[in-house]
Amino acid sequence: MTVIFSKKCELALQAVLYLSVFDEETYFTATDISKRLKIPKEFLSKILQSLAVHSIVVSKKGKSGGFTLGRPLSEIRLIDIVIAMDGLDIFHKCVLGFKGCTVEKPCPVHEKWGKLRDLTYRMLSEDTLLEIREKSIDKIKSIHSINESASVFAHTYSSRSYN
Amino acid sequence: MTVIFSKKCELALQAVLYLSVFDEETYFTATDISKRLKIPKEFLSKILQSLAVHSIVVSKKGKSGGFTLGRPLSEIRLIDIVIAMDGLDIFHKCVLGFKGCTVEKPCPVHEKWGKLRDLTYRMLSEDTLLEIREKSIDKIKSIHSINESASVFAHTYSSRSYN
DNA sequence: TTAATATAGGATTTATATATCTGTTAATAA
DNA sequence: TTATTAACAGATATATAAATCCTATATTAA
Repeated sequence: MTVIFSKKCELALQAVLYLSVFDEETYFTATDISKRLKIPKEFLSKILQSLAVHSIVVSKKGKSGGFTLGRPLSEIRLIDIVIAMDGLDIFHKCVLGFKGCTVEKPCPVHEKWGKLRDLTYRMLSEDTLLEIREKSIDKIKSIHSINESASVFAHTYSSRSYN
Repeated sequence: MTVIFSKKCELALQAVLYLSVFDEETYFTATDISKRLKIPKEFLSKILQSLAVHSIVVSKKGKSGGFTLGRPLSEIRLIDIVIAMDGLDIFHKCVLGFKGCTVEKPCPVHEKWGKLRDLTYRMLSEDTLLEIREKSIDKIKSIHSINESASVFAHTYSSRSYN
């Protein structure tokens, strides 16, 4: 096993990127999103609940309810989702698993790995959902065109502006 | 959960780094190593067996048996251990978990992450155990001085040259 | 040759993450 | 006001990794 983010985190990122493609204030149900992204609905529900706790998304119960982003695109970064789902462990723990890995007692790759870790953190922090939106649109489109007919996709999009 | 390498891989790296500190051809039992590194013996045994399959270590059964490195320090790199234990998945799978993440259908962080991934691979590949040996010695020393008395440590080292 | 030792290999147990199920609560369209 | 919808919350089930256990086999010191 070699994981970087947990499954929860991956799916959270996917769901948030999905929402970022559409208008703010447009609510999508967990069922909706799970179908689009082809991921288990029940599991996604839990994940969206966690994201709601961190106010990365907001939820609305009942008819015409669902989830939408909790803040403007320009105020959400990938690192926010990662921290919400997996915490900051990945940026603190020794990559070799040594217990007392510090500046005083560094592991053999301490310094090099530190730089890499900083780069990772920066990469997840520097852009907001707004800056990567074009890429997100392309990706969500491509998933659609793989999973379902292009017409269904077109319909969905025509009912929700995305530019 | 946020893992980069599996526990197996972490412990494998630790064990190999441990062996790299001592003379070639010096055999350490799994029990020995597990005590030094404070890691479960049975688990470590399995790990060492896997490493033996990949000839990163060689084993000797019976009295005065144990494990030692299977090649000169200058011919073992951290990436060898990582590949042996966890494979190359980490360098291939989409970090966001998207199924069809390719150059044609890239995820929103495809390019940036690719660079990071390459850097990681390079970092694990560029040095051999020989080049990082001084650092390994320091680290193993520090574990020792934490876990056991300095005298025990001194004894162990005096009976095995490490320079 | 024998007793002691240490790896080898399979089976089993434990822990954790992932996934599902069930009933409840809140919201809203009709 | 009511039926319907969808999130919410807790319990349960499944999958996988991590850790342990047990027996067999090989090696060697005595």
